[in-house]
Amino acid sequence: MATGRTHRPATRSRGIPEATVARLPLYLRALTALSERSVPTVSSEELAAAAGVNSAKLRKDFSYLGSYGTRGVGYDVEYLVYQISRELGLTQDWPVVIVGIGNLGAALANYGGFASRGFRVAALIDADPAMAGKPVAGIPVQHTDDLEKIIDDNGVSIGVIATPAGAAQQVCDRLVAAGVTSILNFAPTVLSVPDGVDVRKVDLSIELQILAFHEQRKAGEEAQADGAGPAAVTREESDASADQGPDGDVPAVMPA
Amino acid sequence: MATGRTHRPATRSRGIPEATVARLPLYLRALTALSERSVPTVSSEELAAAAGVNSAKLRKDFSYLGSYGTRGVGYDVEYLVYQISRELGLTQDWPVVIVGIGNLGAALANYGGFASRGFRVAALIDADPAMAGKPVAGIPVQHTDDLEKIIDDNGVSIGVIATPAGAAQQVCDRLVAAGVTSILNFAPTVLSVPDGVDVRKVDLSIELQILAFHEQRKAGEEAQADGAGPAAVTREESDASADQGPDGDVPAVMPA
DNA sequence: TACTGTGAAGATATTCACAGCT
DNA sequence: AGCTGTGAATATCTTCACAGTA
Repeated sequence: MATGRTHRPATRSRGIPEATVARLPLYLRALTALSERSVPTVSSEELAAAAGVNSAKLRKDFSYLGSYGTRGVGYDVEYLVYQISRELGLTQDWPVVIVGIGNLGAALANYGGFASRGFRVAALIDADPAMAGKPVAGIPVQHTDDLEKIIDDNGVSIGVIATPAGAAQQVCDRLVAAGVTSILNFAPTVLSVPDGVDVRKVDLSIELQILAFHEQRKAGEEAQADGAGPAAVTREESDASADQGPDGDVPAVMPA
Repeated sequence: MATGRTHRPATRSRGIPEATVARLPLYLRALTALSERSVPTVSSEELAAAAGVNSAKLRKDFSYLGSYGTRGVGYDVEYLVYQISRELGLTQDWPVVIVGIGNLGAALANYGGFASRGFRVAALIDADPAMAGKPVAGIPVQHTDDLEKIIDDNGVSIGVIATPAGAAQQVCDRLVAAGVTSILNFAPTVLSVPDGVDVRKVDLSIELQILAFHEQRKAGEEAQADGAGPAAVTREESDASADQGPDGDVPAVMPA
């Protein structure tokens, strides 16, 4: 086969486990906050708490990147920020296009967390001719007809799909044909892509359903009600908070 | 940690593995689509393709729920829809509040995927007095001051946080104190909650960073360029598409 | 015959616990 | 003394492959 290796199990890339990659952005966020407060070093314990994971996991994760810490001391914040950024590929510029400028697309366009990392909204695309030219977040919306040209002119390799479900696959096909190789999908559909193209999905409805599952469980658990009422109890677990997303899959939103 | 008990490893609840729970909504979505097309039965192979997983995984997942299929035939669509819905707790009504009605909050309020499942947007809450009373998605926005009363009056146990990062923890604390036990967090912060409260997070920036990591990898892989160019090739992997979200963690968005 | 349900194998991920630096 | 880095032990998840059954 062409692009990616041959039959990859969809996991691990080079030496870094997928689960670790998924946590690097979390560490990076925590480190950035420390950096802004001019904190020079952190211990695995402190950083883990700030990122919401446990320290053994964090140290193991960092061990895949190399030995960036100092025994007896901790990690140099600035240095780690740089190393993780580089590992994630954030030291380069990533032009991104957002397709589907409904409520959600507009929210994404306005999202401030882009520029701070290496991302740049290169263009907004929508199928509604009435939207063409109208600025959203200071960027004029362009029509779907020009999708291929926009991708090409801007050297875009990452696309965000925020269209209704019905349009998603078609948009996806065009993005891929135009050269996009990574897609973040907010439409509640399974996208079919050729080998070598990465898709990640975000689905609000799915997340809520997972919460409902656990919520239901809790309700049925009012048997040995030894402790206090439903609210109350402020015991923290080991490190940070409760289970901040027990892994699992991701979910998706959709505009109007 | 997760639900209640004392020291659980943040995984599995009762007999159903967390990874399976996270996929049930996917199956449900695919089944609902089949149901709308009046398809009476599906094989694990077909349903798996529609949900974007492989059939062995799907069968294993279903085996945790019970033996709902018929050998030699497949699964009864309607029956499965019901069983999964029940398992996820979607046969009951879940009133939800959304706090933070910026771009994203509004997008969520307008999201149609709610009612179709058991969710109902009971109230929209924002800290901006200027927004109070203004209808978004047909629901009048209420002020944060009344948060506790709103939670209480509506019997809300699931809250969605779509505020800026700085306000998230405070909102979270109030939601929890008012009785909310499940939170979907779109703010890019780690929330600290007492034991017994579930938090799931959705962070756009994190998803993009994970894509960037893989994208960078691909770029550095143009060594043994034996096949065709970057685009092209339409070979599907085993079942559905390529790696549709290699699990990992979740990420978060933020309004303006 | 065709397809489910599942034990067993294999792959990943998490956690423990301690050796090894500074 | 304090904290990192990591082998080894566990726990979890995925995949295989086939017995069982309608």
